[in-house]
Amino acid sequence: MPDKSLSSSQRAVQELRSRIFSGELAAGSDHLESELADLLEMSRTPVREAVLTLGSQGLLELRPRKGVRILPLSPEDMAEVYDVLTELESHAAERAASANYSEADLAELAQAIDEMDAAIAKSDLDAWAEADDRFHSELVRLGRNSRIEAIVAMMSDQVRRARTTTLFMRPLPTKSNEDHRAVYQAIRDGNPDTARTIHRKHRQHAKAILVELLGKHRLRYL
Amino acid sequence: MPDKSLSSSQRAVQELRSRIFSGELAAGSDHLESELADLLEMSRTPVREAVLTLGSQGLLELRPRKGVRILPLSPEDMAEVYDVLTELESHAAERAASANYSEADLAELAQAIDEMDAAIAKSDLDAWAEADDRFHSELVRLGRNSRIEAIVAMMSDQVRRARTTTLFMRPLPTKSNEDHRAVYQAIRDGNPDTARTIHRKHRQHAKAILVELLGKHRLRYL
DNA sequence: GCATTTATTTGCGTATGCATTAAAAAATGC
DNA sequence: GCATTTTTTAATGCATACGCAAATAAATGC
Repeated sequence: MPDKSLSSSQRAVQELRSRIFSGELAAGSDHLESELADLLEMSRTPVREAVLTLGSQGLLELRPRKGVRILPLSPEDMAEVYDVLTELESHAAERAASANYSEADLAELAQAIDEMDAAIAKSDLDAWAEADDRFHSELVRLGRNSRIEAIVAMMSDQVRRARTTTLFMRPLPTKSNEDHRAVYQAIRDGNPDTARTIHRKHRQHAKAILVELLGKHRLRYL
Repeated sequence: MPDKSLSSSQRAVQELRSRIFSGELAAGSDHLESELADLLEMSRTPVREAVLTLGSQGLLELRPRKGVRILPLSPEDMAEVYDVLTELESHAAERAASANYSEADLAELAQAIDEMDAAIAKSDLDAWAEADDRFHSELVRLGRNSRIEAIVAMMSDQVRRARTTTLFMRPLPTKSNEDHRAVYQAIRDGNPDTARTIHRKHRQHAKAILVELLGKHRLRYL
């Protein structure tokens, strides 16, 4: 049941986002404003605002007279997004390591790592993905740069749809957590350069894996 | 004379942007939607869309019932923006240096550098700033990552207003162009690590200068 | 006088209608 | 038949109207 306390245009943003992620609004599909308005049972005005917002976040594109297109992601797009994430998250890791956080401050980060271990032990990929998301967003939060937080959230959204597809195509990310622990330790021990370098390599590696996977499976768009 | 071929909401974005940069809409000031609609001689609808767009780009904030606030930038904000620029531009420099560009491809970059030299010789700060902008945006373009281009453009907008203020408070950036030339050469010679490292230091230095300047002059908001 | 309630104003969020104009369909010429 | 023009359709961009709720002012009680 939709929260009545939200404005229609806020609800429209939420609803459209989740329908994009679920695939109900498929990548590459076109939709008229009036069609979306009917779908969400509201007038065109709030959907139009929502569509502008989601457009500015790169999830869709407005093509006058042709409807809004849910943007598909090509392997090149994925590479772009991963590069942005790599640079900004590495910066966050570096900053986090300079911030003299206590272990209590880093509890959330540590917990996410433990949950990834647990998820891997149970071969629960969804749980792993969820914990991995939490690790990365917590890392960015600790970097204390609101603009980086916003950008990373935006880019993470863009890859989210793709990851649900690719996640099940690759081997269990067992080694991945070693990196996470190393980053955690570097932050805890106050080694900015180490935190930065390791996280950067971690992300670059993830990008390489993904790009290779997309190539091998001939996935042109997601 | 406003271009009649643009839609009203596009014109609204342009007009509001330029009035924000010119200071006509001052940082920290509040404006009702209807006030802006009157100012731009159009209805609230396109103004509202423009305001949503500019809001998502961080130039202003929507505060229901209080009007849209033109966002002031604190020294902390400046630091955030510079950190984003540092990371993403450095990445662009690295990528540009990996791309095997010919000298012809780099002509625009070289020209911007020469113009900065010329501007410094004439002590023409405005011309210098314009050429500096061109250098940085061309560098990013050569990095071939559309998302980075968009983000950098957005962040550059945010500091633009501040720079017009601070530009005249500091000594002529004579040494700055040495870095630019070094980055240029690293790109031309295909040395990604060098291009990245130098540009990174260059930006970090610029940030340090600016932050110090803001502190010295007790500028809390711009 | 001060606090609390009530009345009034007013800015925003949303719905709706309409003119514009791009795209699709139909009609015409060759 | 095919190309070109004309007609029709319909999606958008914008203006306008209106109800709601927040902010402010006024009124009431103490």
